[in-house]
Amino acid sequence: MGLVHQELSLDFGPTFIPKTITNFLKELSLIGNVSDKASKLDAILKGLEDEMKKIDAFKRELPLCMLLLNDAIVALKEESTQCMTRNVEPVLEEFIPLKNKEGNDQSEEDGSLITTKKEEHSNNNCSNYKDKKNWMSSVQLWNTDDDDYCSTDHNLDTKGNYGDPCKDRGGTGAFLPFKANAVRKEEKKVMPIPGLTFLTPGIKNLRQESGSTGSRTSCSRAISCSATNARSNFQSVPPAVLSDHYQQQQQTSRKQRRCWSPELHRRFVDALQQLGGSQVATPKQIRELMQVDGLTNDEVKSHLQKYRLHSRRLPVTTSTLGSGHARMSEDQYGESSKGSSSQSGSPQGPLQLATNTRGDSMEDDGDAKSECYSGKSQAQKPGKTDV
DNA sequence: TCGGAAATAT
DNA sequence: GATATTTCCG
Repeated sequence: MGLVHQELSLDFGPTFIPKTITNFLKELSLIGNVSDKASKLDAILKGLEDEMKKIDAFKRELPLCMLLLNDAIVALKEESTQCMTRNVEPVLEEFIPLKNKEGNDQSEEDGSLITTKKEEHSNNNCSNYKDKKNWMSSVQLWNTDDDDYCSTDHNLDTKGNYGDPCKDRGGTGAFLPFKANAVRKEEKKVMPIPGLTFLTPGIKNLRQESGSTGSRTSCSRAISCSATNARSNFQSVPPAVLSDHYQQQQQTSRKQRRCWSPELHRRFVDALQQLGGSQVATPKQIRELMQVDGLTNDEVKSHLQKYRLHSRRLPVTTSTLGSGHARMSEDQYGESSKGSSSQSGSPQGPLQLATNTRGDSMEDDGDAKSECYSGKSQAQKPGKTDV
């Protein structure tokens, strides 16, 4: 009790070793005396409730903590109630045949009646313990790498190699691994909190999901769409929890940005050339030609879109734009001058590699604008056409 | 599946 | 604020 209490306290020292509720219940099941059991339960309950009060001030920051605590409290209360109930149960029940007595320590003590009751208790606790175990696993929002992770998110990519982009052809750095791959993996595992429906895709998204798209999956979709549809799907959730989870989802649901490294872009351009130019090539074709593991149609499409955009908005008139960098017609991006990607000028297309203009340290670019190439700082900044 | 555009992130 | 990337929409 005091033990548990202490463990649940935030003031634990470095030697603190967490005792799970599972363990607690296990221990509890070994206690024969009902009142002992009840008092222990009460103690831990009190501890949990105290804890709840403590983090109450942080409930916005620690929504999951609140939920976990709450769940624990509810479960223990339940246990407590059962305990009490059993305590006043009619003798009648004590004669119910017991099975699975293994592991019960009802040996000692006296009176047959008491013993029987104990047996039943132990047994009951055993199943309760099991239940609690299940409960514990159900509230465990992390771990177990191998289970529910949305494998489809990977499988539907070209080679299912999503998680390990570095495998890609000899580590040429075709593209940079997602910095937050692992994080994403975990993010996706965040289980829906009972009662929250934010994972339910909106109708629109369902429509899309029903399509045979290979780039995104229902899982990631469901989560990602949650960001945008969350507001409408949160109706039945208490505002506080809602906003917390909404924020959390928003933070974690978005797809990791694809980093178009120079090498990756080069492949893109190569593919483009093989396909006859950006205006005729389709994302799927490009992606297939690029043969980059983990690259999705959407990513290619997006890149292509940008590429086209730049090509388009960089008409020949650009001579007036000075600096001659990236302000050129598509031809000059090497697209029409196939295979000449090593041309003197701007071999990389509208989206010039920074290497052309600032050495070759574009990939580092950890900070700022995320893009791995583009050298946009020096290159053109064509006013947005419209959009 | 695609193109275009809005939304969002950097 | 500009640009890159993701997401949505038709």
